[in-house]
Amino acid sequence: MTNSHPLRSETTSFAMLDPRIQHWIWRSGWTELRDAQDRAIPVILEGKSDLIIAASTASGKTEAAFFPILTRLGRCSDPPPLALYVSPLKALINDQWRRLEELAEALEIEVTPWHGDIPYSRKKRFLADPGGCLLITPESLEAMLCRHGHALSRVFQGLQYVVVDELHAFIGTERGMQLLSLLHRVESLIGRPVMRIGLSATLGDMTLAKKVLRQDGSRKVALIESKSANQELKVLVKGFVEPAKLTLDQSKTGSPARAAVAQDIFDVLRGTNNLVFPNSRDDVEYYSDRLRRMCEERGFPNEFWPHHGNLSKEIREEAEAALKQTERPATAICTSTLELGIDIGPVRSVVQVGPPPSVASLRQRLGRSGRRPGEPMILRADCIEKELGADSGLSIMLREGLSTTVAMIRLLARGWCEPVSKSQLHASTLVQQILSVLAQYGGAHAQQLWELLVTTGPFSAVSAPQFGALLQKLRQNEIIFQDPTGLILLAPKGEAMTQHYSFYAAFSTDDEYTIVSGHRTLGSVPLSRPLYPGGFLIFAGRRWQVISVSEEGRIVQVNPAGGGNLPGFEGALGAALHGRVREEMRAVLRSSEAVPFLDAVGQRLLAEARETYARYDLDKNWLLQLGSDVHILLWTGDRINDTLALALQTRGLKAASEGLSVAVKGISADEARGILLAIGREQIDPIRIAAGVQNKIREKWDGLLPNDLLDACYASANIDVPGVQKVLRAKLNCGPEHFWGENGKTHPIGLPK
DNA sequence: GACCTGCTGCGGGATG
Repeated sequence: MTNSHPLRSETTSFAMLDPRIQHWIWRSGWTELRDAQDRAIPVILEGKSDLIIAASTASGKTEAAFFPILTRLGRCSDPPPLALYVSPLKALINDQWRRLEELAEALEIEVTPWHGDIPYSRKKRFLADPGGCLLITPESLEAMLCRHGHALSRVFQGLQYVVVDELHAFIGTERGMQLLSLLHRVESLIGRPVMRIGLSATLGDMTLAKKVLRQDGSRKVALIESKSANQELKVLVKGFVEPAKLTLDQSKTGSPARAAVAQDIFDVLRGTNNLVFPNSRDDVEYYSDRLRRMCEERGFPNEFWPHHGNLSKEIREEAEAALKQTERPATAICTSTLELGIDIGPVRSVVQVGPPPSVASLRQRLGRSGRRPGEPMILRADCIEKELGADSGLSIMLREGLSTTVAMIRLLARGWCEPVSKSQLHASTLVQQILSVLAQYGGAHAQQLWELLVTTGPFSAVSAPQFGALLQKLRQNEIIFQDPTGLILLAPKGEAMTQHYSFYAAFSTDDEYTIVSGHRTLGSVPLSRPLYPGGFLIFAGRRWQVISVSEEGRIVQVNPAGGGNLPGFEGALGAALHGRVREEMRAVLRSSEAVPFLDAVGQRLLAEARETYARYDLDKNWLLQLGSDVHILLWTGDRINDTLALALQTRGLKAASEGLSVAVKGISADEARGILLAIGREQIDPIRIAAGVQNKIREKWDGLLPNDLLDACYASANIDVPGVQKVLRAKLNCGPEHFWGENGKTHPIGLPK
């Protein structure tokens, strides 16, 4: 583009924008609108449908939404027009505020940030004189509805647009359900639907994704998916072998294989900017401490910075600043905190240590590298596998971690990722919404609650008897009561709940100790972690000695020291794996084709896994007798495996889902076959299976649910009886099995140097 | 089950 003709204004949507925005774009030196921006402008200006804009982080999605939104707001006057922008992160609101302010000012449109760190005076000003762009979190919107209910029909009167940023981060979660309910309640207040615009990372199946923006599907959803540039992908997977048995000291302070991974990271990444994703905060601490010491021992300035959710804002910002500055190379060792949209500047490569949690997450992580034109995306994956021994289990023999990693990379290269999961009851969040609506309106009839939240709202999976039982239970617990006219009101207990600030978040969090060194807050660790004066701790990538522990104030004072144990964040490894990934693992194992992106050790490990697969003839055998146990290999996802394990448990068997297989103790393969035949044929009630599960309380208000509803809720989220039966029937009745073919286009993968 | 995220309004004191 030349200066005399900076934009194809006659042929693009550019001409539809407010002249002041055109001027701003021109002054910013943009040579043309991006594809997604160009396509979004007419759809948003017309405003006839909802819209999802799917593209990778920082690809101009926000501008695609706000150029036309501000154009439209600039044209309206009475009532004062308003656009609502909802973000999952306060940090993103602050970013967007900075980016939007100058542009909005040119159009004399007010931009108001509203979250927990914004002073109340600013919020009061907005309530008195609403309009412009309101940037808010779901929690703050909840608080607004709860506390300013009487004023809100006036505040939202001029609402023209709702933008949901990072839509993918809300899907299938309590927060997502809460947000859908809040948006529905706002529309109900003003008595008309408002165009919703979702900004998202690319999602597996976009047709399913359309339902996540407005659950009842009452409006059309337009979809703008930015064409992924044919970018080169370079992949190298390395294998590392761990001795079969570790000494006590090694298992505490770091195994030889982990030390070798750290050495490899040091050798390969030093001198460039990168992101390293181990799968836990403990591993982040291990690697960042070790890598920083390696720098010190060699007399180099440190280039490795830890970043995870338990580190204080200050320490996280240090890591972000180190990545953004250009004087010195920096690598962050991080959890999914750096998967989100925080700006961290260009990154050369992404390192995955251990299998990724999902293909979707791997894609998000990888999208952080190769952002400069002409640069490839570079993925390195390090897999630690145990040396084979006489007592190695199936998972070790089939090299589960390595196979999962290879399978996920192959699916990623083919453009697949996990689809949106099926709808759940979300009864815990329904409790919150009932109480919040009562606070908002000062009371409501059961029928009104039912219509607002269930029949026209997002909780449509809840039945009338379930809803009635829930209201009864809340009444028994003296959270609500009914006056003689039938009006439901908040009882003092419910009043207190909704008045306290802790009510507004839909998700729950554990209590924690704050870790302080001098006057500096380093972060927090769970209360369950045993800490005592004199003990040692590795935290924020450094070593500390505990000076004092205040149980009451929940504060731990530490001083820098030489020793250190890992902080011990709780939790087992792994999220629910999708069935498609297991099918791909099987395809990798049954094939003899070389996997070009494996190093020599990785090749050897894969060869061992394939040898095991062939030796047990796993193409045909799916019931393996190993000692006195039977392993059931369905090559399905975790939901189906978990459901099968529970179904076996309800028959009094000792069964457990172990990832790859479902293990049943003290049984023969023939006996197992008979029982599985019965499970495949019989009528099985998922709620009865859920009733046998202990510790079902997971979400914030699960404790207030009637037992039946809690069971149904658990079943809706975790149990897939038809899935189990379909697989079992195929295994037991039919002949040859169906394997996934190598359909679809394979993205060519190169190797990094 | 990994990981992550969020939160009100008053009242007192200083300042213009």
